[in-house]
Amino acid sequence: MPKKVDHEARRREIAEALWRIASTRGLDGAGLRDVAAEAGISLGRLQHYFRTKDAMLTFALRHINALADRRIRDRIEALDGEPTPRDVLRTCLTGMLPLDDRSRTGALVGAAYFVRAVHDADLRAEARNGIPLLRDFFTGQLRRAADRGELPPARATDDEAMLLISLADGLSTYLLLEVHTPEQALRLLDLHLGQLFGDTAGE
Amino acid sequence: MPKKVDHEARRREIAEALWRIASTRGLDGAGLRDVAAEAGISLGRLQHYFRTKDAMLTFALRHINALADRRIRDRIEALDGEPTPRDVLRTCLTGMLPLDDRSRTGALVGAAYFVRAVHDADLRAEARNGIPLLRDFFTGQLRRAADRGELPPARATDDEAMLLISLADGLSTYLLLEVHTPEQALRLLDLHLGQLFGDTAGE
DNA sequence: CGTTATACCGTACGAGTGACTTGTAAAAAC
DNA sequence: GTTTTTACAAGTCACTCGTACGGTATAACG
Repeated sequence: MPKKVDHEARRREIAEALWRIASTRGLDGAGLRDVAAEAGISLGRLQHYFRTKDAMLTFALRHINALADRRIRDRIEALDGEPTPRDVLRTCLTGMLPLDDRSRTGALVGAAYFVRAVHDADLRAEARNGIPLLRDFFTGQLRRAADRGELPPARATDDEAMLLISLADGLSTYLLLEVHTPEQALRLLDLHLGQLFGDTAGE
Repeated sequence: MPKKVDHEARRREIAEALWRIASTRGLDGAGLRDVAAEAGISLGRLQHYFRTKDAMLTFALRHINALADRRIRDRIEALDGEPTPRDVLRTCLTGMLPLDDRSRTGALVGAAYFVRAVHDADLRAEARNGIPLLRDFFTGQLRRAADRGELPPARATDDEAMLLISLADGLSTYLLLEVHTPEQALRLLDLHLGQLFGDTAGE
């Protein structure tokens, strides 16, 4: 038989081609032939690695989520010294926003999946899985801030954490629609963080 | 010729059939034949009222936006006596959320158009048009609240208004994905409003 | 060696797509 | 009463879609 091939790597290449198309033409504008052409391979070859279109979509979604997760973790670990909880939260939130081309592509693909998830229970369950974990992480950071006296203890709640996440999502939407510029989005985010942490005028 | 027909009314009927499909199967799952069947008419008749699919989509979007606008205005006018600016804002914001079946359908259709708008400059411009007007209305209410001493004057800004709108959008997203229950979404909204208006514990 | 599993390619199928054309009946306009 | 315009129905067009299948070259394996 021919050389053994790294299936996972091939699948990743195909997934990246899918993202490139989905971020410009939308998920429904991404036919198997388009993806194959974008990846520079034949339709037959694509089908060899993904027996069905749904398998390709599922793989691509999971993969892009994993990449975003990794990207944000890296940014947090790149913070110098001992970052304050507020620094960690801000890094995480800004990492969730489509501020550069890479994360914009991710957000566009995410938006395409979002609409699909609204009508697909399986996809919706998958999209919903990560949220509680993220919320718990946020809540933990809020509690750490409260312990350090940087936040009123009454503010270290799950609700405040979900508020942050919901806000980030809304900001992402308007960034994609170009209602906000990146600068505006960051200003709004910092405005809310300032209110949460009880900044006074001279901060 | 046959009886003169109210074209606008026919178009509205077709648009409503489109919504019913789009809210369950998504916009891309709504072929002309599906919409015609849902509306109980022939494909030829549908095409008599909408020469192209795009014309139908555009009409349906504008119509649903107009309905949502009217719905929110009605709710505000239904407030008893002299509503406070905070009441007006809360009514407006809750009116933007998909909390019941009617508004959920609207939000689902809106979400379908959102993904399309991300890749379509014309649609994006149309979606973007309403935002500044809404923001100005919000800012006006904030200023009115500040004049009445119900809000720190420094908070009566365009940014605070956009923050409210962005949050409502994020809450809508998670309502559609069933990450939030309606109760949770309202609680989060009130939490933010409370922070904005400087509530203390005993409110 | 030969066998066989693997990695592809090319093509074709059946279903569905939006757009368009033709046909027909009815009522308004003259 | 004839003409003309409107309101539809039905069929057709070229095209795209996901999927399936037959064929072939290759190299690992017994």
